[in-house]
Amino acid sequence: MKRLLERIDREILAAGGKRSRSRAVVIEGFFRARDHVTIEELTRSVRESAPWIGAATVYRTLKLLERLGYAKELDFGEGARRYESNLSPHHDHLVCRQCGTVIEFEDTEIENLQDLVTRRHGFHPTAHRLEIYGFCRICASGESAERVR
Amino acid sequence: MKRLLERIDREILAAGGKRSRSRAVVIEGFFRARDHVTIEELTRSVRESAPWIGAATVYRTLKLLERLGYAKELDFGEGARRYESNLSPHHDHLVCRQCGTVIEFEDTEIENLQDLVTRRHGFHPTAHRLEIYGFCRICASGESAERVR
DNA sequence: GAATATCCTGAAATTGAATTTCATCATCAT
DNA sequence: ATGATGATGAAATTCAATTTCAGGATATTC
Ligand SMILES: [Mn+2]
Ligand SMILES: [Mn+2]
Ligand SMILES: [Zn+2]
Ligand SMILES: [Zn+2]
Repeated sequence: MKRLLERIDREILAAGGKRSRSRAVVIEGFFRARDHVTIEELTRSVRESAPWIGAATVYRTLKLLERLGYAKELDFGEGARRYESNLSPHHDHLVCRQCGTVIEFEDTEIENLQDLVTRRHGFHPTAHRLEIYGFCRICASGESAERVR
Repeated sequence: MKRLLERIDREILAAGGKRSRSRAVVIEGFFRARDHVTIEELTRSVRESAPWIGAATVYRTLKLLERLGYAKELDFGEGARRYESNLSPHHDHLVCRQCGTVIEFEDTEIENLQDLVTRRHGFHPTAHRLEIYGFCRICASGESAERVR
């Protein structure tokens, strides 16, 4: 973690940026936070220890992390984007519409078939998104499942 | 086409709605328009023959068509949603980031594998979205490809 | 350790798609 | 025709996201 933060710091400097306390707090907060956070959630969490931090800085910092390749922007169609760390390998998502739970999965067979499809159309893929929406095991069974979110 | 419009009309009536000139124009315009239109595009097109129609009506009508199962809302991450007719069978999309071209494809193998994944997690799927972003054949070959959009 | 150029900040203003409000009009059942 | 209610367009509102801006922080040069 320390290593990671130092590495990012160095990359920012190398790109002509400067260090800042607020940004450091946001970056560390992001990697400590649970995955698939919204800006609003992260801002709230980060403000517990650094109440002066403005939302604009959180927005800016996550865009920066995305540019550097450390974060990925997600959109589950909720009206607000989410972000996840880009350190773990590629995966796709199952999103529960009842409780908001997000299950990650990776399926190399699907990925291979996607490559076949793009090749068949002479298409050069740079990214893809596969999300499956529905109800998780818990929400699908019990009618009165807990509402986490 | 006439059949379709009459059927929709009947469903709206059955649901307690009323006929309206503006809505009829929007609905017909939607099915005549090219696929994957934005509200803005459809509004502009519809206003050529019915300049009094407000954007709110176009928004409302497409939400209605979606509720009735005749339209699907799409989001290619452009900032504005797109809509497509839901009459043709399910398919997914290749989206060119250069020229905006959208290629449709269907791959039953991928769909089957998706079912396997959800089953493996006890997840009950209700919908999914698979989009592959990149460059279409034309944009990938020529540097100076035409910018359609 | 100044001096200075440049970056970064938080607050507030702005943007822009989407939705809602509201007074008026249109449609339907009687 | 009458009355009830749905639908409309314009304008207002919402809300996430971005931009603006003046002040503050940081790196670099001497
Ligand atoms: Mn994830
Ligand atoms: Mn399509
Ligand atoms: Zn659930
Ligand atoms: Zn293209």
